[in-house]
Amino acid sequence: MQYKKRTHTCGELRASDAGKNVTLTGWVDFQRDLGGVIFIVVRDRYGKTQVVFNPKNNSQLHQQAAGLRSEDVISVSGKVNHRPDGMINPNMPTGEIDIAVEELTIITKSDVPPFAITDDVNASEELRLQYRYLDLRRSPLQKNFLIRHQMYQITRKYYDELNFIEVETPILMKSTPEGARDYLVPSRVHHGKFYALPQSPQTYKQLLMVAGMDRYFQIVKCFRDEDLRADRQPEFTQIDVEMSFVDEEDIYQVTEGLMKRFFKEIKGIEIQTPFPRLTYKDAIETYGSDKPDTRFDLRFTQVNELVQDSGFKVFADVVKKGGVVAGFVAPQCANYSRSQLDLLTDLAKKMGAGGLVWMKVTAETVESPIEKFIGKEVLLAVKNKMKATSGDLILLISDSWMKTYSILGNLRLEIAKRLNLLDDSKNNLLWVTDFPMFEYDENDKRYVAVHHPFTSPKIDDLPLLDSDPSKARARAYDLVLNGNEIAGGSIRIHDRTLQSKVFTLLGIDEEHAKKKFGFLLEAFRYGAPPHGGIAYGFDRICMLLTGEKSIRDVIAFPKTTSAMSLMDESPSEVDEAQLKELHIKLV
RNA sequence: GGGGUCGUAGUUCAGUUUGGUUAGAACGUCUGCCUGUCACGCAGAAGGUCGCGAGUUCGAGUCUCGUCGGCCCCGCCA
Repeated sequence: MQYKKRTHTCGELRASDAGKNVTLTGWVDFQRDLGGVIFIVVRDRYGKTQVVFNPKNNSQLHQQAAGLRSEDVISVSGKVNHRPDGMINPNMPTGEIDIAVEELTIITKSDVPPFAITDDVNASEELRLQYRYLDLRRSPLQKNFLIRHQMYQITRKYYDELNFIEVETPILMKSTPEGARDYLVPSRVHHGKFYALPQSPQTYKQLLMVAGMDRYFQIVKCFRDEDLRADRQPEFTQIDVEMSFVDEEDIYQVTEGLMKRFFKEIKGIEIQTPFPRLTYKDAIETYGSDKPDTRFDLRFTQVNELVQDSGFKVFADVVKKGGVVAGFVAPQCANYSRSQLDLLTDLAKKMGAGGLVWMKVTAETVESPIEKFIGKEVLLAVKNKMKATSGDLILLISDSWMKTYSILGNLRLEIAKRLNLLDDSKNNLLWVTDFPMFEYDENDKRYVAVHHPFTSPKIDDLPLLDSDPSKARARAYDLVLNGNEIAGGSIRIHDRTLQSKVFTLLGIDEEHAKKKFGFLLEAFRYGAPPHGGIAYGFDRICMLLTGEKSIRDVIAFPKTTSAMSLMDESPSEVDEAQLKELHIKLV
């Protein structure tokens, strides 16, 4: 197919180009056939330009143009004209001109597309995913990918300037215990053996530090075979970073620098550094989350002392058992109806709460269904401690420390949504620090690492590893933006003995540790520098910078919530012969 | 694994509460008319496995059960 190559893109011609002979290539965006004159809007990645076919000039050409339909690919040549007076379209950047076509090549015809390629999308996400290449033609998605591209460039430039080197690590690696479910890849050469796709390049980047690379980064795909969410895909992209001879402050500083650039170069916003910091304990006790959304307050207050000796047995028992009675004030929600309160109670119960206690604060008094048990005095004391005023609604939960605060955390977000407190113009970044080393897994009856098994404990807490591991804090940190975890990392263990000890605490015996992580322990015999790092959730940051609600909108070919690709229909069955070669039998 | 919600024309939806004539609308598509439109306009036409499968019923888009798929959430995500 012979066609004229473009001299300009569809977004660049202006009034000053009038008189030029140009060629544009692109897709037919829209056709307006007035019987005589025909207007076609041609679209490419850069914009849209209107071209005109007039039967007076060339009737054969005009007839050809009458057959053009949406999404046909064409090449048009002609002269750039100033539009006549009153015909300028102020809504189009190229609206002052159009092109009087002298030559048209229909390069490819298009079938009628299953949905219209328009900015304000009309089709369901299901259909858009099935025809993702058409969805990606839409300008809002193209803009997202332009921002994603900028993020890649900013990241590489930034770390390069700071003397980091980009190193690729294997995609086929050893399956390791701990953490997320692995995606497995069978080995053809070695019967019955499997590679795993990396959940993260964690061990490799630590080995690169042992190798003396000193400062490493990589923009890298990671894979986790877990259930999906709006902000979670089974394959996703991280900016992976590791540095030698550093402590937490070095990591914070380097990370804050990159975030500053993202915001400045992509959104034109100066963000303040250093970012605020909150310990894990404070984050949970104040906001009920280890990734608190600090764009609004609705902070929690603990009222154990006020209710422990009151007549309300539920509260008294919880305090006696070492639990927590706490709550927060929903401002001006005292007018909530019974059914609205029931909905909140249901939400709390779904999270595992025994119930939800509410108190309505009026000018004269405090109303609550538990008044008959707890007494008016205690109600007033709670009201005063929580600084509630007339018209407010107090919500209280009583349970174990973790349960109380996490349920309150969810209620807090629900109330914030109802009160419209989520201000998208705010960009609240903060560090959450001092995570615990371990949490107890009730199913497996053992400790599991909160971050990962290579995370260093705080030096002050080393004795706790022997006495009470559950109280030991880790040198781990997360970066949070408006309630989203966008990065996380830690200072690692570089001492073989300490690493072995942590493995033991995690219930990984010496033999098992040697089998699974022997290569890392072995490496630590030959001079491991102190090191630490961080990994950013690239897709999540991109989602937040583009203002999207799902990372699917910043991933070119995403999976559905059941981990399927609707376009190419993966996963799919494979030939018997392929299975045979891999020595795999389906059961 | 669990909870919620949705699935009807190419597309977006109405109709399902209370089973009953030929399942509607808008956009799109097709045909004709129309020489400066830009959501062009006007006239007309075609277009349906009501996701799929059982069941109840004289009769099911509508009721019941199962199943598949989309989205949101809990669990899970070192």
